[in-house]
Amino acid sequence: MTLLEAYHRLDEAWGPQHWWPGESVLEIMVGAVLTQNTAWSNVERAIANLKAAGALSMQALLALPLDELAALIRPAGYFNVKARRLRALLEWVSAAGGVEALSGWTDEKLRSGLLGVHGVGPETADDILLYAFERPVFVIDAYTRRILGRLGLIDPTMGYEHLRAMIEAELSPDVPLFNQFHALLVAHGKAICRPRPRCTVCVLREGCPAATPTRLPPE
DNA sequence: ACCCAGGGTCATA
DNA sequence: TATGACCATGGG
Repeated sequence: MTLLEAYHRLDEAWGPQHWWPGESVLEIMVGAVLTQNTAWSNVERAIANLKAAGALSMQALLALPLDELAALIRPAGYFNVKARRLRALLEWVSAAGGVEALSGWTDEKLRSGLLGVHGVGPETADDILLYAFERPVFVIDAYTRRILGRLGLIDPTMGYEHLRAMIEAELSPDVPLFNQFHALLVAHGKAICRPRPRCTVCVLREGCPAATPTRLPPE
């Protein structure tokens, strides 16, 4: 099976996913930070708190004291860390001239700029690039590694950039496709057995790839 | 009473 | 460069 065949099967099975869950560029960026190593259901509560407090805007978020911001995003976990990361991200956006200005940046400049922000790593940057700014980058997350790795389509131990380059080279740079593919992998990613212990079928079936490491190897 | 989730940073060796 | 500790809540 090729990557493209895998995509079409998932697409036919589950149809359009309408990702990212979030209405504005700002909300997508906030969600990308809040969902770091965190279940989305917890992120939803945090975002609901921000909305209820009228804090989901550039100005409000930047004006909010760090401890108050942390209190609002508390359900998302790591709230002290994430409050600082959100602050750093919004200050960077603001210094760059806002979302409007960033929209005019090249893919490369935008990506390296995001990666320079404290608390924004490759996956968070690519979430923002693909879903907020509609740039053709393929997001590599735990689900992508686990599922495509078990299919034998990729080597899940490869570093982030190398893996992304391989997948992007195999697929055409197609924003709607990258969007829908990653959405399908994540939205239905829990519907497979866990890496450890492996499910009964994996144990019985010869050729079922061994457990996929949850922890990513460095570049 | 565990295990895990749509990561990233920092300190060690 | 490669591991490990740490961050923290909520659901299964």
